Amino acid sequence: MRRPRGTRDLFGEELARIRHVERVILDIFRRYGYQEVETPVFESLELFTKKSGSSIVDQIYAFKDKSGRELALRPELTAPVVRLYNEHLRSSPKPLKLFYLGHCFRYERPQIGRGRYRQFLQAGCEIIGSSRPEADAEVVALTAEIVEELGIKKCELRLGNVRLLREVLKRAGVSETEQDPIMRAIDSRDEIRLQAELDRWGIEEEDKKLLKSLISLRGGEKVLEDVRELIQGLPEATKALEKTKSIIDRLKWFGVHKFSIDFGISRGLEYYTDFVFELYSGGIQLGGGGRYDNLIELLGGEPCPAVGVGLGVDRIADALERHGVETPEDRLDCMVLPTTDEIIGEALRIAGELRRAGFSADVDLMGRSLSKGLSYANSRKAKFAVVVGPRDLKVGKVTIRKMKSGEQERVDRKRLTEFLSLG
RNA sequence: GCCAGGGUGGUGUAAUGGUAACAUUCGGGCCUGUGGAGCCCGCGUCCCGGGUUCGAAUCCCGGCCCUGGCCCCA
Repeated sequence: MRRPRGTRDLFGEELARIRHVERVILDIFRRYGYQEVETPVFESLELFTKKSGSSIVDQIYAFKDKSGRELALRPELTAPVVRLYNEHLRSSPKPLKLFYLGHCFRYERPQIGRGRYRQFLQAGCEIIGSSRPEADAEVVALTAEIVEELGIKKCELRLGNVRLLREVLKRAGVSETEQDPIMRAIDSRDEIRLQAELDRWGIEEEDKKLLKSLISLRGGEKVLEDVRELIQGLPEATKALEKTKSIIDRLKWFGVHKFSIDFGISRGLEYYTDFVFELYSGGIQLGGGGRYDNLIELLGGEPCPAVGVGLGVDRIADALERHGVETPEDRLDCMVLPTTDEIIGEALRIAGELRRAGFSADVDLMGRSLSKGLSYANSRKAKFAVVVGPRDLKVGKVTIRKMKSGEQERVDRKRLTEFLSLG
């Protein structure tokens, strides 16, 4: 028996790294005042098709249950959280700030080297009810704080706004849904593919040029001035640009100064309406988010603005490894080693005392000789070995050996935990 | 899902039609209260299913899985 394609077994350092990333992310969400929510791993298939269209069904683990209900393993968590909001929290004081951590599933070709798995762990947060730029800025600031606290240096934050491109396409006579293939072509950064899409919809030369200029303008804040001139004739796009500017102002007040602006970000088929952003490291996307002011209504709620971010925990952990960032390791405090079989009872009692005192302690369960036992303690990376034998016990003592240095000391059996507490 | 290249003990590799090998890990011994070494012993392997052949880990076909690219995305 083997595990299914695109899944993985986690253990050792890799799992420790993932747990570390989880702890940092969840801690930052709490520090920013978010509250945790949890939704089921499977939902109605409809929840996801409503958001992204039926074409994504072949990228979803979809199935019928025994009574014929169309269900799906969640491919992402924004839609489920919005559903939860609509079902239980619609009358909570706004803004409602929620965070989540959970596994998601996508039926795609796995590419481990790029951190793409069929089961992956996603963490994220949503601010529901605020349309103000502070809210957009907050989710970006918190994302930046996460990578900073984790110690990932080579990270890139890209900010954009899909409204600009969509307004240009609207003027060119392309309807909202027809815009999706073009937006995806833009997202792919493939000029030939984009050209083909633009030709297919018969876009005027002037608009084509405008689109291509918007996409090619990337970089620092001065891009905003260039863009302003390009979109002069489009009042809605100009409004979106002004809003993007005020988000950036607030982002700087949050203390984030390292970012680039890129109006070519389109975030695939997601239902983003305005501001969007992405987090990259070494060409791999670690996370992304943006504003989705229509989704809550689309899923059956009262119209309500919202903004959020999703983060790929596995990918962030992989990035941590690539950057050689050390993560704290969980070491065993004590290995208790009886010198003879007759003394096992006492060894077990000592281990119990250590555990009740809060230390991690293990007793050799293989009947090893002391020599092998110490070797085992070493391979288990124990900080201390506690040698328990009749010679010491006769005078009420045990021997504590510091594994790293080999120093040892005979201490009062009764004062063992006290001794270890002092390091 | 599509295209290309791969799959040998837990891990890393060798043998390329004729008895599956080496290193490491793991367990034991040398070693009856002091480790990481050494020597010795032991456990453990040809992805699965068909076909060709006297004989297949090896050649052929199909599947599964892995790696890279496409699509798509966290």
